[in-house]
Amino acid sequence: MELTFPDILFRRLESIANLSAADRRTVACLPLDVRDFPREQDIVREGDVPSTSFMVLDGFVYMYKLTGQGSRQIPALYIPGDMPDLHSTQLKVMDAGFRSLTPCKLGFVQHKDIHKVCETSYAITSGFWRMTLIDAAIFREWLTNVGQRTAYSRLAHLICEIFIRMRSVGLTKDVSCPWPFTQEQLADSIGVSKVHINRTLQELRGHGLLQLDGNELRILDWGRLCQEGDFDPLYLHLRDETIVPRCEEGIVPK
Amino acid sequence: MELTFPDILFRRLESIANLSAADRRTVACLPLDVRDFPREQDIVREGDVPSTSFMVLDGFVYMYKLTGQGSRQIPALYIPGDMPDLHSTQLKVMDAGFRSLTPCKLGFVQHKDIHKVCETSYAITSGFWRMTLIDAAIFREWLTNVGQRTAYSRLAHLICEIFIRMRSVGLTKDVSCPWPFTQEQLADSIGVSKVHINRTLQELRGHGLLQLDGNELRILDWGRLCQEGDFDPLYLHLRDETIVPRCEEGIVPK
DNA sequence: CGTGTAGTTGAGTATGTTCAAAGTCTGTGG
DNA sequence: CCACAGACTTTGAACATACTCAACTACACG
Repeated sequence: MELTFPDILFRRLESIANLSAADRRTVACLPLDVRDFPREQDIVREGDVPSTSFMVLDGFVYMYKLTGQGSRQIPALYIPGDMPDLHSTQLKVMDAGFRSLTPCKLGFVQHKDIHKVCETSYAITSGFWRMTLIDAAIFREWLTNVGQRTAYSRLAHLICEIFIRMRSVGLTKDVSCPWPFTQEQLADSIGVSKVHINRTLQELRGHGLLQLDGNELRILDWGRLCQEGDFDPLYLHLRDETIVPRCEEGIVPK
Repeated sequence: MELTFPDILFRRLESIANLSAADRRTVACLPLDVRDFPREQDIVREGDVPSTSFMVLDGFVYMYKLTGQGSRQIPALYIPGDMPDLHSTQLKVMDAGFRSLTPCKLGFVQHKDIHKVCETSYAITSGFWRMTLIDAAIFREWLTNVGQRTAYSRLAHLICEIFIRMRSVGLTKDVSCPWPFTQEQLADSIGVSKVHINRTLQELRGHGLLQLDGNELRILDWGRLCQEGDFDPLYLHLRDETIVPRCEEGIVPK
């Protein structure tokens, strides 16, 4: 939580691309407009044509899409270090909106500055491109999750992903991590009703796989959680092998 | 169906980016290895680390992901002009596989050639990047489709998307387009059983929305199909306004 | 004409939804 | 410090949507 710009962006870009010293200097000079948002506030709306993109410096953000029937899908959750709407540098009109999930600190960058930086270095472009492609890989996996697995398995899978991603940016302590999500947000993420999320979470707790104390998640049986969720972190494309705990039974992430 | 390289790629890139004459020349010089595939053959498998990407010159292709329980999700369908695994230029390990849906003709390009071209022109890079981002936008929409809509609505939505995309590359004739999909492939695309797809298709036909004669789809009521499918083509990010028929009741695409 | 693939049908069942109400927690103002 | 409001979570019961299994039909291809 202590990381600030530009280190948070370095860390992310370097986990997926090789930057030269000059590239690092270029990125560090990106003009950043830092703003605080309260909980549950719109950052960008569907239909907007933004001229900036933002990175999450602190707190959590989610993407959402509304259907004509008034229901809501959350296709992605974002944690510090992520750039949720980086794709808007290339696609003009937003086909989804973004909201703050918790109070959060966001760093806004002008699209024109991003384009300028990208024109100077293909390595940097590559890094940004990859960030958007990892997002796409997560969409694919979520689609598979929602399309093919039971609610119980889906939820286990989501929890595994969140834990691993939190871990990759240093937000976990031992087998615990922040858990800022309401049951309704989880429901909209995996496409079930909030009543059913409640019962499914009770099952996971009842089976001794995890514990939820207020705003903290505690993993009690990582092996079985991965197994129940059919979770394989390949799709997250994390470069550093040490960042990914193996999912065999009994191996607790450290 | 008559388009060949490099025109098919020009048409696609120029529908999403502005290329200079020099850029066009650069793209036209990309060395292409054209190969024919029979129906239902693996092109790239999950876990592979390919050194090429391919574009669809003729025929249809699908992406698939298998779960540990043996079920299959199809997260994307590809038509001529698409570059299904373009993202593999940036992400090394495949987290999904690709198969030919029909007999098809594919053009393979070396990753190193793509990188070389991208290093010379940010406009070209932009075009490729956008292609992958439109794929990502479609994943988001499919996720919303599977997560939030009924089987009936989902299927209507999928049919609308396929028709519009076919139309954008000139594969439609009046209100008809090719329909090479088996019911099982459709089932795996929208996350329902093949038995249920069968019944849902019967409903759509019974309500007079469409007709399926062998390998051809015929739209009978575009307005209601869009309405039932809650379909808005915004997420396809088609640049040319004329390419998108409006979805108001009664307006038949031409 | 036989074989295999894809599409169709029926019946019983499971998973997850909806609706309504009660319980819990937290922050705020008196 | 207590009372209250609002958001979130939990519970029960009836219901709906979609699944599974198994058999049967239609069609294309050799």
